[in-house]
Amino acid sequence: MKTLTEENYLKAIFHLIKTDNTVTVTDLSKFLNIKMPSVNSMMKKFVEKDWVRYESYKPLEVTENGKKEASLIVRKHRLTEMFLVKKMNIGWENVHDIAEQLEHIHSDEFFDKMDEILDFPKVDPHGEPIPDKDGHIVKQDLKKLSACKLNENIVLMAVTLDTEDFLSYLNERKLTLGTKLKVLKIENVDSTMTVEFLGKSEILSKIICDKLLVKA
Amino acid sequence: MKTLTEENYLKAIFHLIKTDNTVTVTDLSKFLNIKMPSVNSMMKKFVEKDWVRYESYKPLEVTENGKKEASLIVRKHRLTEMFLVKKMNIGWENVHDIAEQLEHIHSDEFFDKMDEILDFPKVDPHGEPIPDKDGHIVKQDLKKLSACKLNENIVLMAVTLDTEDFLSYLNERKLTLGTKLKVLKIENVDSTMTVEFLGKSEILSKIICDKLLVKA
DNA sequence: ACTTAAAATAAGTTTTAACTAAAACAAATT
DNA sequence: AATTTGTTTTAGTTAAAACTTATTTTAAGT
Repeated sequence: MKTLTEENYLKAIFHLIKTDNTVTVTDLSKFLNIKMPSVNSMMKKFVEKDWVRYESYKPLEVTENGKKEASLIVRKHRLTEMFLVKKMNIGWENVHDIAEQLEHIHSDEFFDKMDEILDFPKVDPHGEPIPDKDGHIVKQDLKKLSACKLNENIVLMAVTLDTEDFLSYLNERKLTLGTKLKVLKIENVDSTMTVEFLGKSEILSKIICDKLLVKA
Repeated sequence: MKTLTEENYLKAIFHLIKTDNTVTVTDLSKFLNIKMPSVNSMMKKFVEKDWVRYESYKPLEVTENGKKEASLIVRKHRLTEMFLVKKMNIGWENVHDIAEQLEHIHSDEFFDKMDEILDFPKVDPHGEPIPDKDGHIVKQDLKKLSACKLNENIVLMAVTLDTEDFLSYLNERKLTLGTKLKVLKIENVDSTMTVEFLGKSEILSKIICDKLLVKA
């Protein structure tokens, strides 16, 4: 049985893992706000569990097993967020903190029922993909709004930040997933964009545009 | 913020508190399967939090504050059980273990929504009363089936055991809350009862009859 | 090649919440 | 009154998971 602490490390690994399946102790330390020596000793435990392989002074190599375990935590988190939004009428700006706790519940039946009641959703309320029961993820082909060209017509498909501040900012502008957008103007100096949607135009900073994922 | 451990102690206090608002360290120890010295030191912490008052070698006196905190944990547990049964179609024999975990979630919104979606239930799936937001409980006037007389007509209102074994036993006999019963026979030697319900008669041992609460 | 900065590790400490063993106390029985 | 029994407390230990400080290793810059 995984401890709460271990599950939080696994989740961090999910978010920080690179294409070559490695993570550094430094990244984990920053992400989790835990000092490096603490992370280092926890990783020794992870070696025993076959979640990572590791040689001194080299980056951690995440095993298939480790990747799967990490994905399953994220699966629980994202399923929960969807359930909270769709079935309990909790605003998408408030679900993160609750899901952060519920993801640690140990009960297959609980999450299987969620999945069923939601009719097996593929993405969470922020558009992020929900890993399947084997830990596999279907990646969507999305790009950042900040990478779009002038006059491009696109649809908002996901957001990559789930703080209350950010999501409330989007709420105020009625900028929900599925909204159709057009890039009207791109400022050279700071990459600020003027974007048209729902019959109005809004100015969005680079910081914001980096967090919005769109498709054609 | 209460730790998970503290919450489990509070819940135990709820279940063991006597009419004079006292609990003994021994009872807590047995109930929680934690050795007495551990309970003893935790209770010193509880004094600081104003959940119990205590003089050496005397029973613990639970404060009003402590009683309220304990009730609120039980409120979360029972609300959750009701939600799992009514809104997630999980059998009443399986909800206990899940609720045991969910009761530790820290989020008013989460439990307020549950309450609302369930239309503010007064009892849980086992017929046990759900404390209100101030920690108050409306006691029902129920008696044990084992205390009933011959030929008495009664209705099953609650069960006081929530193990999977026991509830599956009731499931097999279609003995749900609200079922009308009649006492057909009481065995002198072991108090076993023959009871009629749903057009059939069943023999129930004293052990079972002690766990079934009924009203006229 | 040498120096330095950054990353990783080692060693030892702290806190929480459990434990065991032993001592102190209270109540009941002889 | 003395003894036994059971309860409660004290003292000291352990394990998990964090910490700080100090050291080692690697990589980068001169």
